[in-house]
Amino acid sequence: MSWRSPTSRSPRERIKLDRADSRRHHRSMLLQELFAAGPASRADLARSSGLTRVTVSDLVAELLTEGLVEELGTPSESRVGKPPTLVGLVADAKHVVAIDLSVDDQVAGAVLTLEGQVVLRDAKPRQGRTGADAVALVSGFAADLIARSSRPLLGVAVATPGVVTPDGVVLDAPNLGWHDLHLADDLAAALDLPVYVANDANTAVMGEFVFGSRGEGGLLLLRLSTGLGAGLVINGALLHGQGGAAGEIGHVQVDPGGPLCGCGRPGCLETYLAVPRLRRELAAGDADAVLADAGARLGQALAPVVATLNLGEVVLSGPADLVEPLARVAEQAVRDRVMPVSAQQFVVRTSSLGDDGVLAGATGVVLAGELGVS
Amino acid sequence: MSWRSPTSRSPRERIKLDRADSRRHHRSMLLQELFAAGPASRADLARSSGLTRVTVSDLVAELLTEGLVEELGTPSESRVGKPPTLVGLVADAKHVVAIDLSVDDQVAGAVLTLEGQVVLRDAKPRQGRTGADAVALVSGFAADLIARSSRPLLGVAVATPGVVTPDGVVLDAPNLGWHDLHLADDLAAALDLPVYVANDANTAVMGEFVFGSRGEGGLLLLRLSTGLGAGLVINGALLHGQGGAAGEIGHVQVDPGGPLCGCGRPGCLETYLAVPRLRRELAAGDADAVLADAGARLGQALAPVVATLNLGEVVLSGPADLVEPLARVAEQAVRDRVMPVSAQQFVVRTSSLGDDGVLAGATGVVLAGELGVS
DNA sequence: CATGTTTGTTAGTTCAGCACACTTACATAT
DNA sequence: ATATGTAAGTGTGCTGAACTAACAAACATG
Repeated sequence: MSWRSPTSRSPRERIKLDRADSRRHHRSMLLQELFAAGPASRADLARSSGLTRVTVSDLVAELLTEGLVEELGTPSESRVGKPPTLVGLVADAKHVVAIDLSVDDQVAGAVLTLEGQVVLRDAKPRQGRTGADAVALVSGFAADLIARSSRPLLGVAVATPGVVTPDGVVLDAPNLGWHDLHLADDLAAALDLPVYVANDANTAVMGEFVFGSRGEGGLLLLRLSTGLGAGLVINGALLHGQGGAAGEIGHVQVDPGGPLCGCGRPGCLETYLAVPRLRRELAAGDADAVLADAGARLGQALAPVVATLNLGEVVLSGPADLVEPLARVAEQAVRDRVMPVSAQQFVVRTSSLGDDGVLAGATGVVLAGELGVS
Repeated sequence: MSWRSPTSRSPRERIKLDRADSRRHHRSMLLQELFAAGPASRADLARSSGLTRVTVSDLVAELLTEGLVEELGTPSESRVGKPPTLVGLVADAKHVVAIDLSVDDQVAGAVLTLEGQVVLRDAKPRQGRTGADAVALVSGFAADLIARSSRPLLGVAVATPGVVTPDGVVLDAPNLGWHDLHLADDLAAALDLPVYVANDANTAVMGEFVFGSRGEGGLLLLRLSTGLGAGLVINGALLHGQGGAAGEIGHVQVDPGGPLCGCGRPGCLETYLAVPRLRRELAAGDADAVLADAGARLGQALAPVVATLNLGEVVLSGPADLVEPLARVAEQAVRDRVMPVSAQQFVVRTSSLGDDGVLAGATGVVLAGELGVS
């Protein structure tokens, strides 16, 4: 059973458009507008979308019967002509179940509204389970959350470490002992709901994009935890890359003479920025120097990416006491290493979503896939 | 007059679809199929596109009257059932005028077929002209090529150095004295044809993509000449970046202690890879060492990009005696600096289109914009 | 020769969105 | 108070693209 809806297809895939696609697309436009700009009248929607009022009315009627939007009465300010009726998204018309497998030996999850607010949260110890056992654990945990949700569900999203293809096949996730696992399909069959599976850094960047800054000029999110991973949104879409391994920036060599990394090669970026290591060094030595060095290494690795993509924004996600100074140092390091035209509008900042970034991002993935909202 | 046709819009722009868009899209699908896979019967096209035979027949009839495709009779091999009638693209049904401003103090141009074959070639000295004079020169040169073309024209494409926005505004091209110049619009008004303007590296990578390897996992083309520029195709679309400055990799610092660059900062990648400099060093010293050093620096700059994007292919374009050894060295340097999952299917190779890459690429830009073929 | 298969066409249907005309509901001018 | 203008939202019938159904043409095979 494939739950992948047409709106979630890769933008460049050449696929025929049937009549329904047109309607779905226009529906998405309206939802997107309401999502991004808040409540609006039908006439407003007609103006912003370019559709006629008739068509908008028709689509809004459809959304009303589904409960996705509601009428909010007329605005207080009074102008000439018939006063409009505002319609707005119903944030908890539907819920989303999001599961985060990026936390050590744990299955964390939550039920969230369409706006990414956590309604209900839970976690279970994984106790070292891997392979099929881990799948069963995740599946059971998801079923439990589904059962405890008070609203109809839009879908389920799983954020996992490792390399994941766009259609939810986990190619490789050593921690969980998963290889070539069709996790999205398997869970969809078990749960009878649309299921999306994506890399944890990818869901995090999706969260930042959907619920945070929108990053029109491209958005790269770096997750600092045990390891180092990145997610990338370009032109409003997640970048997956050749083999689904986009964002694997942790083991880029930034110093051939650097300390040996767990991967067997010396001087990986991760040896400078993994949280455990940073904590050790901070405890041992001069904090400013340690952070300056780590930030400089980060800038060194980011500079070619920023220049080549003319990237607008890098977001750091991780412990606040670390990422805040790192963001400042890294931004300067990048600026020093690229030409002004590349640096002009470039910023490095910390995540605006905090710890729930991954869960919110998973919600964003479902929203994008099911409603075309992003 | 805006000639920008809907098919050339940014993939993520939220725009209503009217009925005609659907038809244009399906038309593009058929053209794309014929372009990529060669002649086919209507029934074949129906199978590959998912459209019905009826719809395909209708679209093919339209393309036949426009002269874009022709019937090629029945194939010789004989199977059961009514023999099909093959239809194929007519490569010189229409011509494209392409102009290359990346050559020193010169305006080079050509008339090409839809398959990127040069029909007619010409060049004029620029004699230091800049600003409006240069625009007039380009416009006149284009008009001349248009007049000398023997077929109806699909459009005009201009490849220029500098920073260019997706809609053909030259933000900054110091060599030509252009700043915030609406070149595409101005030329379109003067020539009464669709006009596309893009950075020379961008057109080159488009050529490699359309007429070369397709680079499904992402394609980065590096042009080695006086300077160093790159163009990037991701998910089948040109990447423009935040401010249209994507690909500006030449002035990324790869060695803070390196030689001073013309841009004022030390150790830019360009100081190692600009052709004039390479030639000097090769004449002066040990050729192998010089190339090894340059290749290593290139690898150093590319590694973070390759890892972050999980890029599949880097193409080097420039003097064959330089880029061939450089490609080998750089590929190895990248492999040494990224983890296996990123390096697995990664290759660095030299351009398959040679000197006409920029012109062919310009043709590809017009094809993509006007016919949706790419 | 009869049969099955594949191609391409004709005829009629479906459906999304549109233009147009209309009603409703308000502000403002007389 | 009445008339006028303006904007919102809704029926009605039309258009155009793609669909289904049915069929004729042209071939291979038993």
